[in-house]
Amino acid sequence: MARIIDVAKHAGVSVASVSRVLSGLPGVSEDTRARVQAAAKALNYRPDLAARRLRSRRTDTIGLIVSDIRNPFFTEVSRAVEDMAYEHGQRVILCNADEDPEKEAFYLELMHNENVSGVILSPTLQLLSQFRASDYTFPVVLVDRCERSTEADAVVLDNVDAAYRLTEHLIERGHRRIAFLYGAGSATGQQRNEGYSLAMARAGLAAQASALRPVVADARDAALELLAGRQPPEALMASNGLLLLGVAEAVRELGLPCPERIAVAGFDDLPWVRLVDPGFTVIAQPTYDIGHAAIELLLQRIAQPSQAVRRVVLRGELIVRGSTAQRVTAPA
Amino acid sequence: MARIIDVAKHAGVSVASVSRVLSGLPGVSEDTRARVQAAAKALNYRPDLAARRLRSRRTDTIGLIVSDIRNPFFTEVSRAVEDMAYEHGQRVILCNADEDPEKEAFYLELMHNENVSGVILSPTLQLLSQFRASDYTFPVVLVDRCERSTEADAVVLDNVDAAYRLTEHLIERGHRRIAFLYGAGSATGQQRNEGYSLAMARAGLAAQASALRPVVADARDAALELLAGRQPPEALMASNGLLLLGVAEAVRELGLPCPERIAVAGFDDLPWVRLVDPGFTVIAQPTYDIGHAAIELLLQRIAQPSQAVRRVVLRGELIVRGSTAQRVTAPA
DNA sequence: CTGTTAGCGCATTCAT
DNA sequence: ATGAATGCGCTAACAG
Repeated sequence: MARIIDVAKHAGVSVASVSRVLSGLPGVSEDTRARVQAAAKALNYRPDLAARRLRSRRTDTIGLIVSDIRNPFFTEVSRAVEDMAYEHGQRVILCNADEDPEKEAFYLELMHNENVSGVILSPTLQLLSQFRASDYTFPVVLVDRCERSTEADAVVLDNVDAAYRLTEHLIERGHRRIAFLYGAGSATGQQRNEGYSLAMARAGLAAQASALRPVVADARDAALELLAGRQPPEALMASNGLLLLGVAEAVRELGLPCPERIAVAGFDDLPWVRLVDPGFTVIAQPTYDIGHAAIELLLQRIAQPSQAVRRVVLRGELIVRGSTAQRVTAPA
Repeated sequence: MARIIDVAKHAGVSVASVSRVLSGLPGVSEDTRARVQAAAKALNYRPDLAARRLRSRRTDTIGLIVSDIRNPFFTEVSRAVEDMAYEHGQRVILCNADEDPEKEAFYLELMHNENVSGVILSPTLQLLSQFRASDYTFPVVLVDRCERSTEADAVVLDNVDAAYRLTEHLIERGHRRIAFLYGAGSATGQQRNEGYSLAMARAGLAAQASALRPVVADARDAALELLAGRQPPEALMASNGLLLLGVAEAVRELGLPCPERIAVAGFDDLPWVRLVDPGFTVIAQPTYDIGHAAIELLLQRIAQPSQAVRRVVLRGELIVRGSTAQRVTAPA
């Protein structure tokens, strides 16, 4: 393996000049630059990253800790982050905390040890409840999850608003007994519950919300139980794609016609939601924009560590499909 | 930040002893060991990874380059790899090549620069066609994609067999005109086409296979075209989850009753395939096992760089659902 | 504009 | 079992 000194000899210059050229620093003549590049190419030289990082005390690496990589939402976000990061000469370490605070702590520790330039994180509720960006040795930007009082840069959906609009849509379509199944494990779920409750209250309707683990099976069971009750809901609303999947399973199992007997709505415009029978009405999140905004925020924070905390709040898009058609009630 | 010399002073020993203790090397008295550990804890010492890597010439890092992170198959595989890797003291760099040979090359280059211990890779067809593990400076294990002659460790599904069994199942259920939509961009798709063709030939039926890009929209369009033909197929079979999604969209758009008018089958037991109306019959892949086997192979290869090339071939599981019910034909 | 040189923090000889 | 000393390959400070 060629080292920097070999390149220097080959080009007939000093190692300092080689370093300058390869780091794109100014203060090198065109001639030297060209010769160094030729020599580097001829020797197929690659700088040793470990040495460079040790010496420069920079890693040009950002960490991305998502809470569940199986969730297509995070998959999309991570694509945006990666794309942008590499464009800015940053590498990405992608980690999956799996909604597990222990794993999350492990990875944050790892980030510290790796001496990353910064981290983008979708925190568990436990972590978020006491989160302060200043507790970390590196800049942190939160995505998807953030409470109003959290002292950290963040990019989130306007969850309250989105859930409010979705609920409102169901109400407008004539549904009254609207049950909400939401993920209790995240700030996002709680905020969406707020929006739902608000809309129901404004309409003078009774809210019926179930806090669940963000697991398909739990949503399915909860939906089955609700639908088996004496006064089953006319509409089911889920706070994210996973729970929506569980709701869909339950409705299908019971063979209830949708939307005639049961309307369905949820979050996340996943590939399959327009596939199931009447097509599901959902709030679509601007996933790519979210990832984009997050890394933008992070890069700026890295450049300006002491700037004021900033928050980017994006709006969800209501996509209406057959599952929330106008309710037809027998005339009184 | 505490450095190794601080720990040494605090413990009243030399840096060499500290290094030995923290690397878990033998040749240290119990007493010293305890004092070093206490000192490290007291100072909240973390070894500088850049320095350690520079000096030791090891990174304890493995690279995982998947061809499409949005594909749930790879998401599952990556979970298995991560779990195992951390258990073995290896860190994982997860990269998404997006089925793009350029990105793939970029990441392989990155792996080289990062000096990883080894790489797990699902190669594009272009790369695979001329792939030799010996061309790389690090051990490589292929996952999901591999040709018979490829000189590299690999973990794959028995694609020919799986497709053969799936086709056979359709034939047994009375379907004759069975069209196959497969991803032309991967070895996997081609092998599944082999299995399909073989089964059709054995049954004396004419194969009708369409090579497609692994994109939902293309599968949808192809399926629409097939179904609009003068003699439309009685069954559609897709070579992976994405294409199956496209097929499902087409069938739904046309409002064709499934399985009466059109049977459907495919690969990958994704969450939604049992959700769509009659439930889709699929071949399920043992994704976690695949990831597990891959890293197992890699770790052994790292330990034994010159051992013979090995291949793990796993069997797919046929999961029968409503979409392939017995075909009812009018008596002749 | 260019070269010389001193470490970055650690693992690893080689003594003892 | 322990410590002193060396240098991994590079960047950055400084001198010229």
